[in-house]
Amino acid sequence: MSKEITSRKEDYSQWYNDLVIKGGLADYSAVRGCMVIKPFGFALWEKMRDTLDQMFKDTGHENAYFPLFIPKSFLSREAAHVEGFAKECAVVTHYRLKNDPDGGGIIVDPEAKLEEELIVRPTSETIIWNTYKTWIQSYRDLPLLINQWANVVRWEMRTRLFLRTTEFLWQEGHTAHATSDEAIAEARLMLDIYTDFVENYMALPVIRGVKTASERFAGAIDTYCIEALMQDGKALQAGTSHFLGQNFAKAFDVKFSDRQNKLDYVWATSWGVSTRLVGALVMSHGDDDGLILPPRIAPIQVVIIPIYKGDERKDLLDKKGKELAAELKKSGIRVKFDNNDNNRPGWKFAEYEKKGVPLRIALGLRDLDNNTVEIARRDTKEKTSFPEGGIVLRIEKLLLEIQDTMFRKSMQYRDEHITKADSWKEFLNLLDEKGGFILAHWDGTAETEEAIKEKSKATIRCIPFNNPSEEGFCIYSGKPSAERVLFARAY
RNA sequence: CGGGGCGUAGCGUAGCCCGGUCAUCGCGCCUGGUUUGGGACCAGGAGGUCGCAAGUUCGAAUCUUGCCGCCCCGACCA
Repeated sequence: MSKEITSRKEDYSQWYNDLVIKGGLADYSAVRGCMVIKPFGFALWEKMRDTLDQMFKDTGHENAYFPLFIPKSFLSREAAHVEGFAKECAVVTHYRLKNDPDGGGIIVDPEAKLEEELIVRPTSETIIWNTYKTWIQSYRDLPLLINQWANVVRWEMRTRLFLRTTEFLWQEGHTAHATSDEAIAEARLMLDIYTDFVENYMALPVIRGVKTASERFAGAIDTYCIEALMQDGKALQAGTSHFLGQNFAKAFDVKFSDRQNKLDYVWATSWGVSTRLVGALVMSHGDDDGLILPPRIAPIQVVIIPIYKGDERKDLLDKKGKELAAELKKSGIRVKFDNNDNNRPGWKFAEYEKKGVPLRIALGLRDLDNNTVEIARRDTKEKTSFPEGGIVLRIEKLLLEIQDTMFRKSMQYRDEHITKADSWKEFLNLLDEKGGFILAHWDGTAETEEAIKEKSKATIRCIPFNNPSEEGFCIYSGKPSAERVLFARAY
């Protein structure tokens, strides 16, 4: 059945690629490092986008759109920021092509060189703060709560479908506040929203915390994050939220008058999640037969497949199927009735399993006789026959149950893969043999963090919120430490 | 940019070592029919600059050189 999909055990990376490609989420494109998101994959992203968008709006944010291009000079206004992004920027230098006078097709017109080069945005802080300068004068203009849905480009050395592509889709929120506390509260609020979304919609438990200085966003005072665990024991950053202090306000001279008519720089946050979430979803829930999508964001929650013999009562089956689909749809369930005659039922079963559709209803002649339907769960592979009456309630209940089961399963896996390590040797053994998150003491220095990364490939994913104090000694340097931090090898 | 693998029909592949009816097979696709409770079967059919370019040769998918592209692992990163 899974003949097309490489098993996780055999080759985890290939398994991931197989799920993305063969599950119909995306394709490789003619452009290196860039992918085509196919309709099914985009439907999934749209589900995520629409859900998050509503959450942003419910907390007072508005959408806007800023330019794709950023004048080169803007990027260097904030020192840490340019330092962080300069290495991966695509640059527009010319604005015109012309026919090659030597007959070699079309060439860049050397006459059409831009006076100032434009950067294709790797993120939009600079262009946005340059704009905010003109939008903000008084405390009455604050807080300014803006989000944009956009594409960004980061020229990565090595790309992976959804997880890291040269161009990707995301949302970036950029807010301005009158006080530091308010900005921090905003950054924390957005992390709460991400947590809510990833855990309750994507069924993926996350660990929340703050990044160390070296893992911080370029230009931030603090970076908060949610970290998820994939099935191969590697961590994946699922979302980040930054408290930017007054760094960008100072760089772009954004001041406001407070109630006392005192002039001060505004306080900022930014926060984002990307199409990388699709990759997280694939990697954390999928199995060797394909994708497994959580009902709350599955583009198709229920597929109905008719099974007939010859033309016997085919019309009746068709009618029943359509009625059932309509009934489910009326209750807000995303349903597809697949009566396409080109493929046989067995083929469809396998196909929708590969695509991760949470529930499948098979409707055959036996069911017509008995007034039943057969329902199969994607997550547990259970097949059960149910009486036709009350089927909508049954489906609704099952969808909730699948959502819950998927979250619990991921949670259990995650919890089983948080391990304490008290020595360097133990730390390395755990990384190689078990994987997952490792809680260990660290002396708090960037040098040690770097050395650990160098020698073990593991990074500090975060210092978890509400982290218990615990006296101990750094697993690498042996120096005293007041708390454990969360390590993992990561995507 | 380093290490490994690989480019032959839409996809997956055989052939390459030892040049010469070798362009093979499966899936998919098209037509017709039989089928349909776990990836159906039969019959017929379409589809190829063998990644690109030079070179060696009477003759190159096959040998030589150069280039291009892709995948995996690593360095950079969400």
